[in-house]
Amino acid sequence: MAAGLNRRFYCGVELTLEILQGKWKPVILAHLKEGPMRYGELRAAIPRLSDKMLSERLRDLEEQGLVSRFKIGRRGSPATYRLTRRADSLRSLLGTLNDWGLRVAPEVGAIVEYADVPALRRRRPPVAG
Amino acid sequence: MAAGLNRRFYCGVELTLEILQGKWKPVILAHLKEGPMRYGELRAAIPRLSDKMLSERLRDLEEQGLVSRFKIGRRGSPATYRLTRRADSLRSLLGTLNDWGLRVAPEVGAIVEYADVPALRRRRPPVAG
DNA sequence: GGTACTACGAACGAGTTGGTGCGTAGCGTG
DNA sequence: CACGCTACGCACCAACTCGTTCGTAGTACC
Repeated sequence: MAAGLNRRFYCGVELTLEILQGKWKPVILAHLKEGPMRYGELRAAIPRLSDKMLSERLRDLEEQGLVSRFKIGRRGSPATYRLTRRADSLRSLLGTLNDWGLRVAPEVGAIVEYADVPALRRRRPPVAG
Repeated sequence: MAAGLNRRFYCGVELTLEILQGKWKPVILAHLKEGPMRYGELRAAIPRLSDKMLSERLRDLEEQGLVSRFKIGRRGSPATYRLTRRADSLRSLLGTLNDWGLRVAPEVGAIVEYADVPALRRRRPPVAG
């Protein structure tokens, strides 16, 4: 997360915006705030986000140390993403961002409604489980 | 502020980000949160922000109903900007954005330091004042 | 009066995020 | 086994914010 930030900022908001830059990072983080998610779950939860943007932004967030990726197997097997400990400090902020959006939605005629996230395929549990 | 927002958003953060879109709007709002400011004061408080961007973003914010502009006289005379009543709901969010930035600054080697804002020229007070 | 300041606006280009379309190696399940 | 799914990546383009440069009508102050 430290890359290229060692300069002067004239208020805290400038720094925050630079770290959380872009359309999708805060949205991804906000969803992960609720718990670890599969790539496909994130995809379903954020319908307007393309595969390309999702994978790129996830990689950015990983490099920034805000998201960790857990994967069993190689290509084709699911990856799980979760907020890092480092990102814990963001939880309150993400909540506030969400709350404000929910609050102004009626004023601006917007509809905020979570997408259905289908239960994804899971590795068959052990028989003795 | 209602322009083009009457569609579905999949979480509150998406809506918030769309309203506060861009590099400079939240920064401008954060400064105005502390009290009304002259154009020139804003300019001095946010050194990396160019005239062009400042005037454009202020106009956007005005159109969105988040900032009001007060001006005596025409070109050349100072304009004062302040948050609207409508923007009051943003105060908490702006504070949180600032607080988080201040909090992570040491971790990322960033320096957050407010710019000096010089006392601007004021209309000479009435002699009897 | 003269000059620096004030608050913009026009014209143009840069840069980065975001979007579209397509493809792939491997997995997981019926 | 076959096929749909998974999680990406490549190539290319779009779009919009942002940045640079220059200029202006009028103000404010010395």
